[in-house]
Amino acid sequence: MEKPEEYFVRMKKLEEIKKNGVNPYPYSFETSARIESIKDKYEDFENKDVAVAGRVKAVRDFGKALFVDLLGEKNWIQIYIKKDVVGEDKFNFFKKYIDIGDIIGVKGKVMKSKKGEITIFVQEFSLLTKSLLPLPEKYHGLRDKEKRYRQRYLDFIMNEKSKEILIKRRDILDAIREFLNREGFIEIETPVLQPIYGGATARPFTTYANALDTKLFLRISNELYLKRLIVGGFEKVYEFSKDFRNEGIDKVHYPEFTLLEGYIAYKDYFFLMELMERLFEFMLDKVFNKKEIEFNGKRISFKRPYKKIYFTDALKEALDTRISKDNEKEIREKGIAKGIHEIKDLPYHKMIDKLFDELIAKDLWDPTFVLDHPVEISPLAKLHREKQGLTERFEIFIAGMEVVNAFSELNDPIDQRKRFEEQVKYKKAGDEEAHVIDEDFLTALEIGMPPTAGFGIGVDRLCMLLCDAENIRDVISFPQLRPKTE
RNA sequence: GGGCCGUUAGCUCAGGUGGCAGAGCACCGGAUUUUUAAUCCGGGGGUCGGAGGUUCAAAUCCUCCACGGCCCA
Repeated sequence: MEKPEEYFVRMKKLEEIKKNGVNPYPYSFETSARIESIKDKYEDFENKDVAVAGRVKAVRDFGKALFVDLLGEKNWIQIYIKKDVVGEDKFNFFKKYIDIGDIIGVKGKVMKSKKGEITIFVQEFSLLTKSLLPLPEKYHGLRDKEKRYRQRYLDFIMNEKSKEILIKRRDILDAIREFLNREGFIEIETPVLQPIYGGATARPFTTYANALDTKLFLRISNELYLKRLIVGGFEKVYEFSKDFRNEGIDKVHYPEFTLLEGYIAYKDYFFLMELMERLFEFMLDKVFNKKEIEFNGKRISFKRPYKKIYFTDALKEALDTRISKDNEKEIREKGIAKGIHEIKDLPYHKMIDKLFDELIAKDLWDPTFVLDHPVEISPLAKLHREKQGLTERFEIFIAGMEVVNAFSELNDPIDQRKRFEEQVKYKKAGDEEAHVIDEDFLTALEIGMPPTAGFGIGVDRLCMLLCDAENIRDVISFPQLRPKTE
């Protein structure tokens, strides 16, 4: 990229700073307080000397005095530099060489200005890092979405909310960990690179391991590994799994995302429904101290118990026809009549999934359990103990987004093999997302997996909801965009 | 994949029907010792996303391409 005019102005300043014997990139600076603490607890700091560091955000020049806004991690503070306090040489150095964007350290007394602004009255300051490029404009900031994602560091400097979201994401993850750890779960990391991908329906990314001379896949899910842990005798395990699915990007999909999965031996999906409600309650209380949040200008209530609806019943009602594979033709006709044209060429299992999404899931706002999905779309879930053709599975939808997917885990190795074989048929029929057979996983089930309940939580989507972020990229630190050729 | 919209100074944006490329902030020079989008005076800064076409003349009209946004499938 071509350098702006200001870059050369600042380069010249940099040379002169060095000539003056000042290192524009020193090694450290001893701070005694954080900018946000001084702002939050002014009483504790009033009239006390502090040393703080931060980035120069704005300068108001009064000739023999300067007001400077200094940006810390979560907040900024005003500093006041007077010529007769810091001395003529230092004062002139600041005026001549310090630019907006530079990082400086200051020492001085915390007071309030005449206008009541919390201010550090500077005794001395030093340059900590010279910035060579201009920052975006102070009032409007950086608005261009493309630029915000391409140069996320600028976004973080200019837009407080962008930084806040990542901090909140940490808080959310911390709360979830605390809850699960208290419940007796063990966090275990499983392979990201897998010889056979599985545990979800998706197209994988592929790579190659030179040392093993083997083609490997980036995981689309960690499910089958966590279940191997249960086979191995662990009773409560979870993992925050970075999963990779080679598919499209939109507001709620991103190819690299985080799914929390957890498995509990000797439990079924009834236990999980209650666990999920308790988990959300704990997290909301811990992070926000409330039971409701605002998303997209509308309230979401997490009041327990959540509403329950049944997958096939809801779909049957919406389409006014029986939901069963032998009624495929009529389902398709009624779906198309409802305006869902894209199901025209979809196989049965994809069709009912799509129909449910479009006709029902879209409008689920407050957390809602969707229960007992057809076996065709649930290849890893245990058959329902009472309802034929269905599984013991639930999803939780919030604000139209699927946030949780959970089930009583299929542990019958013979049934599991049958389900895999069905998937292979889908694959042969052209479904690139269908499962492949994982023989080692089947062997594990043959050794024996206890009755187990398992859940997955879409962490990115959860963060979107709780941070009121409208695009999944806002909860990801460095989202990819297509490379730009210049 | 389809439709619509956008891309102009470092940033945020103006530039009806084609006729010398603009503003605010930022930057440079000057004034200013309690301002907070500080203020006042003066100045520099552009391959108008890229390529081609129409025209005496294109930021503006046409075609293609790139990147992005929104909606739909």
